Amino acid sequence: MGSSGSYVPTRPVDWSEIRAQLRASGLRWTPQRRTLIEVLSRTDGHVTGAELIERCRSVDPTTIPSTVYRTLDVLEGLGLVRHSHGANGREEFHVLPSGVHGHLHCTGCGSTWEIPADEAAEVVESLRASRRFAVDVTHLSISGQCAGCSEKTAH
Amino acid sequence: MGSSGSYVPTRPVDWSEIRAQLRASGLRWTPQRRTLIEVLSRTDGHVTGAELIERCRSVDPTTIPSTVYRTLDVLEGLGLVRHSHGANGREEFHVLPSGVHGHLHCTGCGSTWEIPADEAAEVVESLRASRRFAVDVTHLSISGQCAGCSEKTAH
DNA sequence: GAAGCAGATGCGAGACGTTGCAATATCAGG
DNA sequence: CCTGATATTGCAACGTCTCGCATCTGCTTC
Ligand SMILES: [Mn+2]
Ligand SMILES: [Mn+2]
Ligand SMILES: [Zn+2]
Ligand SMILES: [Zn+2]
Repeated sequence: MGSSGSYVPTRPVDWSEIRAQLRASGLRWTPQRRTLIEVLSRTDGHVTGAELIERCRSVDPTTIPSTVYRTLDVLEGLGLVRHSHGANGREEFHVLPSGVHGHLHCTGCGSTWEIPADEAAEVVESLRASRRFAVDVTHLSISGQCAGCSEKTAH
Repeated sequence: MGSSGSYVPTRPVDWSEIRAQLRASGLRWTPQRRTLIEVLSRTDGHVTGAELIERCRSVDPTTIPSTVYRTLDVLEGLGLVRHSHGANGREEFHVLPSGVHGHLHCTGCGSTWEIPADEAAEVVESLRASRRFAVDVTHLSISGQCAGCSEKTAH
């Protein structure tokens, strides 16, 4: 337990192209990046940075936190990973191919739900119309009370 | 500079009632709390925890961070203060009487805007209808690109 | 105004990230 | 394969919070 991310045997994503993507941007292919990418390729759902570091360490015990965070930045720049924040502000990373989505966090029970892009469209459109503001749905994280928890709260 | 919070001479809020509010909940009136409340009473807009600690220190140099954060929790429980998170996940506090509102953060230029409750209503209603989820508007923080920045991005 | 019961504080440690810098390692070229 | 340019890494220090725990203190009672 801990995070909703989990290990899966394989993944349909073509992580092997990543090296080429890096090179195309003048970036380098290093053992540390290979390690994180391998870990990500086996990860499904959302994971915290700490969890990724732990998993990288199980592949390479010499893994350094700052290198992992920096690599996550690079991969996010390439569009391969995204992050949002939990209700406590901590980062949560997710692999993109699962589809663009936002997040809903219940402060009552701690549950999390994904808001698919089409469902978030209303929010996006609302702010685009009223303020010409382009919402970053992948970073969107809304907290409040889920149906079950708000019932309890209201007596 | 640093945060959008600023000092103002006085404030219309009735902070003097706070002691009574604390007592009503079995909580205590302490010098440390008095210090923070004094600082908050002079604060307008949004402030980070670090900024509040700094301001408390200028009133009482012996101020301890953990005490400030714990007091902020207490005051938030009383509904006197709220917090949301910036795009980086760091906390931003604001004094309530300025009205319930959410926040908009432009990742391009770093600007911040408040989303008044009525404007956020559309978002709230959307999630209430589709998921019976009660959005906490005061904790709402949406990031993306403002009008000016998205123009630049789109060539 | 002394005693006692919580509630608070101070402190130290720790989790999560970020940053600056010097030392390394990747990769293109010759 | 050696070389140089520069992207990355490792490391250490720091910033923002959070927690546990022993000590202390506000507040009620008598
Ligand atoms: Mn929060
Ligand atoms: Mn972020
Ligand atoms: Zn819930
Ligand atoms: Zn902007």
